[in-house]
Amino acid sequence: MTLTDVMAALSDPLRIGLVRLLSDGHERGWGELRTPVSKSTLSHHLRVLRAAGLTRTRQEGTRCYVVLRREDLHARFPGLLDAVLAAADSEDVGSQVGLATGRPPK
Amino acid sequence: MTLTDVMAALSDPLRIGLVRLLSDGHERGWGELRTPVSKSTLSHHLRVLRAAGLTRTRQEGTRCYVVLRREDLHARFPGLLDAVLAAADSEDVGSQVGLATGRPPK
DNA sequence: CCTCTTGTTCGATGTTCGTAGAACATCGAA
DNA sequence: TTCGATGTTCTACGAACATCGAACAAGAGG
Repeated sequence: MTLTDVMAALSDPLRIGLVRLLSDGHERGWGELRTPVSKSTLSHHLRVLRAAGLTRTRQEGTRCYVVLRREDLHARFPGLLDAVLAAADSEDVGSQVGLATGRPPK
Repeated sequence: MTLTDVMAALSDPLRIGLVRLLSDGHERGWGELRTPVSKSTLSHHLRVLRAAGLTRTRQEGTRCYVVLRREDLHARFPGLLDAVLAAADSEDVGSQVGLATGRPPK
């Protein structure tokens, strides 16, 4: 978990959007994530976030759940995540990423 | 001056080293900068920093001087630069970049 | 068993990045 | 004017990245 890896992981709008979505600390299933990219690309971006130490992924059966590592980040790089999130909010970076609305299909 | 550009500019150890060097607010001549890369590569990195809005470059005769835009950055992305600098200090990122020691040759 | 869902992995492709060398422009000094 | 120092720009190349589709693996539910 190095600074340059974290900065590189946060230099992509889609990944910033994912982090913004997870910034409330809730664990999210991958099926809830609505992005304009294919599932293989989404898998890649989530791998980058995990490799950089920004998220933790838990597998349950065939489903995967992801959560932001807020505490670990704050301990390692105090204030960094908050500053990035505030900046991302003011610029509305990553708004292309959304949550599934309503109940899951079926 | 967008967030993703700033983050991308700060995802390279050498550029972080340059920013750390300039973090005292002093204006530096390019000749003072000691890096392990060729001058064309250094010119490229300084161009990236300038394009991202992190620095301002002033030309005087054949010499160029560069300065960090602390105030502008703080106004646009409050706390971001300080958090990155603190993290870079704790990890000693970009220590390969230094200042010319002693008097200029001749 | 078969099928559907969910992710991962594997090419393949086009783009961007980091790097260096060579050529060029500009200025100051001899 | 000639030389040297200083940057910029052009070109090139390998590495890394973002993207997709296809193939694959593992459970869940018939």
